[in-house]
Amino acid sequence: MSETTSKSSASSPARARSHRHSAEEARREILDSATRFLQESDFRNLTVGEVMEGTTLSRPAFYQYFTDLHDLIISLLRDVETVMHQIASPWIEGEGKPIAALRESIRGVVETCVQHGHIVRAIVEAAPLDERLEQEWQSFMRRWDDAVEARIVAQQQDGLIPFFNAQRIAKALNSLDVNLVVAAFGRHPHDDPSDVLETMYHVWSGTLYGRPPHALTAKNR
Amino acid sequence: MSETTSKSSASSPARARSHRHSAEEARREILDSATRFLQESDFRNLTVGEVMEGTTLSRPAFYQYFTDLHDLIISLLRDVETVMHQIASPWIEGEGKPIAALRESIRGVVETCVQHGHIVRAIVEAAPLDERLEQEWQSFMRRWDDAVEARIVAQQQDGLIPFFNAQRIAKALNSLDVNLVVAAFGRHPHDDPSDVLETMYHVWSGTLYGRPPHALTAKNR
DNA sequence: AATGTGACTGACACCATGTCAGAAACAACG
DNA sequence: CGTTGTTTCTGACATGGTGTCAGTCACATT
Repeated sequence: MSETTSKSSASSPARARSHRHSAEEARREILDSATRFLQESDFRNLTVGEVMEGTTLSRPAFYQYFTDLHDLIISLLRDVETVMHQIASPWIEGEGKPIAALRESIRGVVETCVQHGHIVRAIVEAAPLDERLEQEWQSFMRRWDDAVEARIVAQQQDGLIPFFNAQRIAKALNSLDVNLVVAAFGRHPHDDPSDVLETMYHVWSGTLYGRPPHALTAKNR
Repeated sequence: MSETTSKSSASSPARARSHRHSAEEARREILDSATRFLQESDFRNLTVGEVMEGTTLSRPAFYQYFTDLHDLIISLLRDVETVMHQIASPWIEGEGKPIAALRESIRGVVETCVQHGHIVRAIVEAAPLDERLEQEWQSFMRRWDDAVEARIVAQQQDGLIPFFNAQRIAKALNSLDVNLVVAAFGRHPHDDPSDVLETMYHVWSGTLYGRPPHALTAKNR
């Protein structure tokens, strides 16, 4: 064998053959490749072959870590959930002044979605195509809905929010958020985050607390 | 030819072989079969073969009338649009008292979606999978968004609605409607239409006009 | 009856998927 | 170091839905 002629020992640029991963390493490598792909393209163009090309592994190796493309998306969904849940805590947990906390929570959601918007979009688009993923997505959203509903009910009992069917409104508002986020940050170029924040805040506060404060006295005939 | 023996002339039950359609007849037959299928199942299970089984034609015949399953969905979208547009006219066109008209328009939308919810659901789920369908769907929604935006702007100038970015709010509210309708009437069993109506009305009126009228004085601490 | 036109179909090539038997790397043990 | 066991990995294959095409079939016109 030749020593230092054409290729250096282990740092060959793309052909890093002859090296095994631990199970976790490989998973991460695949997930990263998929994420990278989704930054540039859509779920509809995602294919097992494409994903594995961005990898040191071959196509069949994919099936040792995921049963499916949908299964891979479920993993991404899990990752997103852990990030998101604590972001929205201010209003959800009832910390500080309700309306200010609401704004703060929405701000957090918008901000993290600027980063993970592509993934959220992929999840939303892929969910209807697979039974299991669909269920995971529904569960994810239900946890969200329940949290919001609980907060609404609590503030209804404090007289801060008028009475109405908290469950349905919670569901409606959350689904609206998903739509806005996907539309705004699901693909390049992104919309202006502060515009999205304003829109969300307007609808949420208008629906829950009444007319948004800053518009109350403006031009109200 | 036998006169009145076993089968009456043209109404043979299922095996209507040896009979050609006009172009329009065949199209309708295919569209009907697809619609029937979507009543019972999802877009993810829809396949060209399945559709054509509900038909007197063979699978390849499909491609004489549609380039694609997505193309077929586009036809269904067109059908839905013509039905829906005049339904929402009361508020859109500014007829009568704004808030009552809003309620009336929403009522109409909900009502027609009770019938065509399955199709709307199929459209929404299929749209991200095909470039052309995606564009058609976006155009459809944009026409809707523009109409709502125009109405908001008109009523802002009349002092009925406070000033805010009408375009973004219109888009948000419309996307919310789609979500609610698909969730409520996209598959069996359907939700209660009046619940859906209340939810939509609550969010719309809260966002546009301020706190919903009937909750204004109730239990507002 | 002969011919032209458009509706229709059987058979095929294509492509992504998911599987499987076995190869290749690595570790443990002698 | 061999040998053996274990885990990771891959080449090659079977499957199923898609879209195409050359050719057939029903019907109208003459």
